[in-house]
Amino acid sequence: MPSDDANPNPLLSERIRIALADEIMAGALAPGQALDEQQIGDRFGASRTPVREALRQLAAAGLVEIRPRRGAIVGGFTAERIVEMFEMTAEIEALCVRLAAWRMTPVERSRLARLHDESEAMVANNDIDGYDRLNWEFHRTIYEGTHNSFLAEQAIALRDRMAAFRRTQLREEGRPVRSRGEHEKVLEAIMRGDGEEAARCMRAHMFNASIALERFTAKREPAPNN
Amino acid sequence: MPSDDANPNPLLSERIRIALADEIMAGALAPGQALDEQQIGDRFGASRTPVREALRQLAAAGLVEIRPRRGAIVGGFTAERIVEMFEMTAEIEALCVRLAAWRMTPVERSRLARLHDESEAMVANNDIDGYDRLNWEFHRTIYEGTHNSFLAEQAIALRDRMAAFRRTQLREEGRPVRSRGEHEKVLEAIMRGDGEEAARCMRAHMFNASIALERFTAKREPAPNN
DNA sequence: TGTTCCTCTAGTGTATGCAAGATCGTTTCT
DNA sequence: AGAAACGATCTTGCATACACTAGAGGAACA
Repeated sequence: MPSDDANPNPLLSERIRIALADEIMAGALAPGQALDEQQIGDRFGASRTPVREALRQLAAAGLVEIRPRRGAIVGGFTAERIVEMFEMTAEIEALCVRLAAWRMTPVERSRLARLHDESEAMVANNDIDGYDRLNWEFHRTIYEGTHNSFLAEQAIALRDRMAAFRRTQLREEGRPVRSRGEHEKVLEAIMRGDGEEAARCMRAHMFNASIALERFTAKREPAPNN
Repeated sequence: MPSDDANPNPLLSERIRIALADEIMAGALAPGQALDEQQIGDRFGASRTPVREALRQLAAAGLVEIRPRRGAIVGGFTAERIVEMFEMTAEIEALCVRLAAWRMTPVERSRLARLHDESEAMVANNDIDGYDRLNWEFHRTIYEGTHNSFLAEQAIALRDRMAAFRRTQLREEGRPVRSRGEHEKVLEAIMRGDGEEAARCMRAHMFNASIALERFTAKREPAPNN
């Protein structure tokens, strides 16, 4: 069947999964709304089979809820839940950095410092995407610094789920500068091997990011209807 | 919902998922081994469709790895990885209890104390399964005490993944008594609202459970051959 | 009029069939 | 003989067909 688009990923279920995830994140699908397999399949020109696979994946990621024999509904992505996700993310990040401050090798510490240095130019040029990329690398290096690959995987998965909010948050005026300043404090604590202090700084960092997101979205979208 | 055997769930895919999960946990399937859909389907008297669903679920839970168009293989469940999982579980439990100590309502605190009281009889009668059930309730009450439902869900999911190891751990001679003693210390710290101390006690509790598991499995299975 | 039971339908769970891609052995060329 | 190309075969990805259950809605009854 000749496709009408040039998607490099040949897996239909994957494409559906991504598309549905985007729509849910963007709020195009209201929480609690029923997701009919046939209907979604028609919308993507696919049969129910790949749709089902996509829905299972999304259920595992927490974006939809599946009740056996009763179909799937959009998961509750309310403002309250987003706050909860931010809190958990902050605590996981704090946990990672606490362990990392104790366990990172000199090579890893050096890499972290280098990443932080490189980010200075991005902030100066107001290159949001570039800083976002380095930001990601910074946190990822910390995850790996825990020397607990299971924990690192979980942290990465969690961060992926929050990716949409994270980038938004950086668009607030002056946020990248302050974000980098917070990174600096985290970095210093890591260099001193002070895990508890690093954790405190990281918690503050995530909290500030959360606040920035709230302010930014409140400005752009004054009344989120229910 | 924890997978108790008394569940007459008529969903074939679910039964297959549970069975495969058990086999992987028990080490009956070696890490890296290929999982042929047809073959598994034959083994359960099912077609490939429910097998596929089960494999997707397991992939989401991290038990198997799926390479597109190249099939599924058993995920790396090495001894090192189990240690990592225990560490993360311990930290998550510590995080939950820290928040719970600050946020639990009097009603919730009372319920927790009651659960702890009830467990005394189980320990006295050496009722492992009964204590395991109350143990689960105890921890679950703490999760909910965080008043962060997202965090609670993640903690429950993690605990489910470790369920097999957790019950094993309690079979060590005298472990239930000591486990209950550790709970008592956690409970006291919660009652005082001392989150940091509660977290420390919980970390120690989980660490001891991990050690108990290691000793128990080392005794029963001196040489895990492959 | 309110309740209970039944039927009917919409929609999920499973089986089967078909096509595309991956693996591996064979063949052919240098 | 070694390496690259080719093709047979096996497995996955997707489509379609059938089975079975949960709810909705109406009919029968108190």
